Amino acid sequence: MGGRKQMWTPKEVTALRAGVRAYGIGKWRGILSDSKFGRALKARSNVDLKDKWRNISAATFGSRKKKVLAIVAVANDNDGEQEIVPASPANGDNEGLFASVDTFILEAITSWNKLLRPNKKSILHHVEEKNNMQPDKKWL
Amino acid sequence: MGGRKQMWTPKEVTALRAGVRAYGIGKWRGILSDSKFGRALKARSNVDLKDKWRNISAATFGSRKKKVLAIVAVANDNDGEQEIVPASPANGDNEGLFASVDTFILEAITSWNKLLRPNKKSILHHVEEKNNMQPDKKWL
DNA sequence: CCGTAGGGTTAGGGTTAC
DNA sequence: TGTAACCCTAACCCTACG
Repeated sequence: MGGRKQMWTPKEVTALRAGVRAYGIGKWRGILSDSKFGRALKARSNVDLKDKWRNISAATFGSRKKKVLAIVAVANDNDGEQEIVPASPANGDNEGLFASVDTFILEAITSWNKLLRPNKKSILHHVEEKNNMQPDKKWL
Repeated sequence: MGGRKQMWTPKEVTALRAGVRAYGIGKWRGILSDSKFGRALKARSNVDLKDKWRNISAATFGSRKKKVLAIVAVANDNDGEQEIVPASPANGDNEGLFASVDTFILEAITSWNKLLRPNKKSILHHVEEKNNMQPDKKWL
């Protein structure tokens, strides 16, 4: 009764992004089930989260340029809700700490690798990508 | 890895249906083990067969839309060797070619973009994004 | 351990409302 | 017209059970 389209509030978007950082992309139900994020997303379904994330990605990545900036924005993202305890296994990374531009970018890339489907086969794949990234750091 | 969702090709569906006629519904492992059908279903597990059959059934008897069309399809069902649709989008990217650091990073970024959404429109999308990345070099 | 059944979840194309 | 929000459903995952 409040209109057919329920526009996302900044608070909801913040919760979603924080959830993605904690659980990774594609873990919509997990994010929703975590009261830390689900509280602010009571009115949303897992599919809603997926759709919203797609819209966000389209808005950031789809637009011309500022691609890397967008990546960094998501990786960094201190929208207000800080400290997200990574629910994912074995990452002692100190996210949000960037000593310089290159590590900044590196972190952005690797963090995205982590966000990308932290599943079975993908893990191996991403680890291997990470290793490929290392030399890159030196180059920079 | 290819896309996350490996769409069933007409050839595979044909093999599955033929297998069901030969072994019956629920004999997924048996169908797979029979080279007569399993050959075309190398990329599929018994669970995949089960799921696909469920989808076919749903599409045939459950869907609002193409219900009638599907019924007609089953009635006719001339499973002969029809046209074969290319199984994968087949990207002609020249991966592994890095001229310099920035293009390396660029490739890394675009590569996970492909992992994220390695589908139809996305291919074009990514190519175009690659081009868009160029200006970012300066930023870097 | 292996296979199947069935409920649940996600990914992506498509559609609608603004 | 462009796009954020929403729908549809094939493909895939998880778990109980025999």
